[in-house]
Amino acid sequence: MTVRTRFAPSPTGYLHIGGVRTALFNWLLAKQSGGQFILRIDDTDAQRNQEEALAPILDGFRWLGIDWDEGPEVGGPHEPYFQSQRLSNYQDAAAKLLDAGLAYRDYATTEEMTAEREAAEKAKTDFVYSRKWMAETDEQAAAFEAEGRSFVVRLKMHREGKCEFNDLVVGDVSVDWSTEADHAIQRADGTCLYHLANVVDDAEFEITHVIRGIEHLSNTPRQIFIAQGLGYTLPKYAHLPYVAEPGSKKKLSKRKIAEYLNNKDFKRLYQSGAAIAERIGLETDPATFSPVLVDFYKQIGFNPDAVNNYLLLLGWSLDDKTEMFSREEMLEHFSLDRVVKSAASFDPKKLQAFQERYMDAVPLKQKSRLCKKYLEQAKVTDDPMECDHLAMMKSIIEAAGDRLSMAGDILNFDDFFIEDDQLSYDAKAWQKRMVKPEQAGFLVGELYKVLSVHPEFAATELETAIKGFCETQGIKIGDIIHALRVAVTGKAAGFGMFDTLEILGRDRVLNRMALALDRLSDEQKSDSAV
RNA sequence: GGCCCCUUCGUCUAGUGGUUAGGACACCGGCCUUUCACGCCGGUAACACGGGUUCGAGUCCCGUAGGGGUCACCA
Repeated sequence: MTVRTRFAPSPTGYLHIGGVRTALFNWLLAKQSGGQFILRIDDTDAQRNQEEALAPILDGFRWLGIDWDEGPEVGGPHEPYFQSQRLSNYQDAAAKLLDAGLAYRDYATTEEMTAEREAAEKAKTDFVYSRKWMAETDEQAAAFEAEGRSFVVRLKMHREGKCEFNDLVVGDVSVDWSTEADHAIQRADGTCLYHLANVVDDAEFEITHVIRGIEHLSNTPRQIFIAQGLGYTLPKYAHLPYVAEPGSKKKLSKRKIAEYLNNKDFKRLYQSGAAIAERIGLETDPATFSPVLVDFYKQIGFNPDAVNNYLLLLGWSLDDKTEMFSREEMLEHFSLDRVVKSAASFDPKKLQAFQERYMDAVPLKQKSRLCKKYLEQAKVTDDPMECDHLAMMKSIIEAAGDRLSMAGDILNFDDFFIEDDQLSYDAKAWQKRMVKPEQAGFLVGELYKVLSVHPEFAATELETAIKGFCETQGIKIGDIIHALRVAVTGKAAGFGMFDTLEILGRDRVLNRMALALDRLSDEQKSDSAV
């Protein structure tokens, strides 16, 4: 039997990290055995959906390498894959259930229904609909219609016995049919609701395994009821625990970003991402740009495999030590029976740790390609980047090593690209390294003389030269290097000083040293004037 | 509230009756070092609680507590 799984997003505009994990598990189960993964668009609730809201979701999946065998854009033998275009299928199914006496026309108004529900709640009992406005014959229907009522179609659920099924993650599940309400499957306007559409599509698409969030576990009995009523063979079910908020066990929700921002680690991730996004001109409103949404990672230069690997381990494990999984290894080892039963909190730090490991393994060429885009979009360089900038960027990437944990981090090294006289100095660093040490100005001045006549402007030679300089001055290397770094980069920290000098080149180094010295003496003059 | 589910270091997890309860991220300390990182070495840290069953319980049973999910003419 070919395994066929599906993921069914509503076009809401954003791809949620928890949803991606569900999709990934579906994808893995299908692909590991040569099956198919299908993307179906749940847009039956026409009002709340817009067409353009689908694009970001599809882009997100493509970025992650979660490809679909059937669905939007690729089509397939069961077209269409949009629920909004499959209405007649659902209506046929509703009619069939009506004919079979497994559903009925219900003429209750919303108010009447709510009143019954509230009465049950007050009495602290299960809500069981009285079926007072149920019409099973045309005569009954006509009578209600004479009163000006309209109907919805409801499931005529069993009121005794149990619904029993096996869930591949949760285990055996048993639910009293009596606790299942008579759910509506068709609206007064003839359009159909989720449960019906879902079951009909799963059957028509020949889905063999329904893998979804555990919030759907309680929906399963009524869906089984529909499927059985329609004579379908039941798929296997697997309900995944949800992905929880950072630092809590509540379900992760994209609407509660403000709250998550109180979490230190979440906030830090958001801020580092937002800093990059701002520079490349993206909207950084946490409502649409946050670590809960995959687009966030895509925009700031995460490695999609790092995201997949992290998500794989959020609620699943192979053994007591394996953490790194290539695409092939995921496919080889994934199994539903090793899915954990409890909710797993989203941990921004661990995700970042995965990103660092993955980035470390990315070859220089590919890193260059990724970083280039950020410098261009932030207008740090021309777009497209000139050749000499490109060469410099490559040197920077090499020298930066793992200080580049995501591609967007290249913007931290923008000081190499800007004009010497445009360099800004970190106020604290300037104070601590240039102003405060009495010798700093003098030493930078002396070093200027040495460097201006130094023959070979390459890292190793510079190291020898500067160490020699320290000896003749009778100082430790730290006495000059910190001041030099601030003078030349404006920053307190960065990668190796000698690499920095080599990349900048003699002219720019000397120029920046001179500029810094001017600035220093200007400050001192105005100080003494006061 | 009804129904259902879950509970091992701060976090993700390993563990299927006998383990010094293992790993990873984070954290702390040290080494390395021109800064910041990396790396290396070391460390702190967990079986929610109470009863059983058993020679023996993180592992099985019952209860309690806590956490969570779900109860639409949403999906």
